[in-house]
Amino acid sequence: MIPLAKIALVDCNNFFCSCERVFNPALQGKPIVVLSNNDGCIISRSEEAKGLGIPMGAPLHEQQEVIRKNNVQVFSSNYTLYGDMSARVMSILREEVPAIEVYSIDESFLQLPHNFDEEMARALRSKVLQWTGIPVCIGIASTKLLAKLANRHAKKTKELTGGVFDLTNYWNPEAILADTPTGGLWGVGKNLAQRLEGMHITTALEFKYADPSAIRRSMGVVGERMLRELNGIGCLELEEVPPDRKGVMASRSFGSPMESLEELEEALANHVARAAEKVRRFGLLATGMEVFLRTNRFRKDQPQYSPSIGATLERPTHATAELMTTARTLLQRIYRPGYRYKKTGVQLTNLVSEEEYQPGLFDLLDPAIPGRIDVDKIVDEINRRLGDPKNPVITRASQGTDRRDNLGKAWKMRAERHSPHYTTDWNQLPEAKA
DNA sequence: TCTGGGGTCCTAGGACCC
DNA sequence: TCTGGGGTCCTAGGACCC
Repeated sequence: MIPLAKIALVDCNNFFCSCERVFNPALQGKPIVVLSNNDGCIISRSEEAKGLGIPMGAPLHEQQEVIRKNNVQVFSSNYTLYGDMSARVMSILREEVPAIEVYSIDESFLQLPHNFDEEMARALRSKVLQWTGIPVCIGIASTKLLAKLANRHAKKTKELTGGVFDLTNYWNPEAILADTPTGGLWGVGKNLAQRLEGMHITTALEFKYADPSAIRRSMGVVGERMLRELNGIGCLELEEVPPDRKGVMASRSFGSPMESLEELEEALANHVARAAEKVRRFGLLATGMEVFLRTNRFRKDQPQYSPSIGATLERPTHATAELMTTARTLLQRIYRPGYRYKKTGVQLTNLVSEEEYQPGLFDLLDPAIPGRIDVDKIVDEINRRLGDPKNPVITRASQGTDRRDNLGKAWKMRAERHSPHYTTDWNQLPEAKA
């Protein structure tokens, strides 16, 4: 029998709190918490803080009493520090295994050699702790979903297992599944847990033996994939190279709500600048943009309005001023007076690489007429250059859409099908025959 | 009164094409 | 002129993750 692939999930314990402790060892054994960006929520808790009943994600103001009474140390988050610590941990892991996927700032999946056992995992754990000061837990299984589950068990039974648990080597793995509520599975949130409960599925074990077609009907492909992963059939690959970024977002909540368009514009300008800078840093160009507004969702007594709107940009860009023009237009379209806005943000979407971007159809757009593309003109021009009226490259442009990328796709498809002259570079299209 | 930010993937439904 | 099946592509919004 071919042994199943072994996958480990390494997860740093209370990562942000652990980082703070590395730089201030006096905090060992004391209750501490780390706050979100605006110091609004508690996003990391030490074991001692968890013991005090402080929940994950709790608003700080709700916990002030407990914090004061128990002398809990409170930290604003310091992402530079955490990023740096994360890199150190990951580089140690990378040296020990054939392949690694860094899944988040404090977690990574490892591809393990077949002979990798719990002893080796413990040694790895010690090494990370000794070299970086960060304690981790390691779960081992045959699929990513099960590795997550094994890690959860390792964490829960840290005292007993030493923070390492190998599901593939456990005498009764189904007992662990039976002990895991569906909500504890990776990918099952509140909503899906409820839906599963409606099907009388409350544990990972019940999920494992559920009817696949029923799962498919009620949870779609996501559910079916989880079902397979639970049965040891790997559906989720190890992604060593992170896929290209799809979008970049910048948003913030306001300390106090804003009502006027001018205030919102100012806030948005900030976000556009930050997002554009990030895009430049990645060496990318944005071809689309989304802008959104949110009222305070916690104020049920106030009217709610959370619009969002998207647009395709005139041309791919990462220039702040250019982006701001579009952002302002979009904001004006969704802005309604009379609401108390609590948050706004911008997302730059459909990013393309600066290097790979070849100006093509975009050059045919008339910048004097924002948002307008003369489809017929482009079609005629392409056909004219190819010079065969009986067999035009494009017989009809896709109607009812002004999406440039769509047009580009239509062009490409047809060109491939019909033309020996196919090229993605507009400038290389042959001139029309005399 | 105070309650984060930045992501990904999937689906439903509309518009359009052949 | 009417009708249907089989597609693609897009947007908005839901759900989830860390």
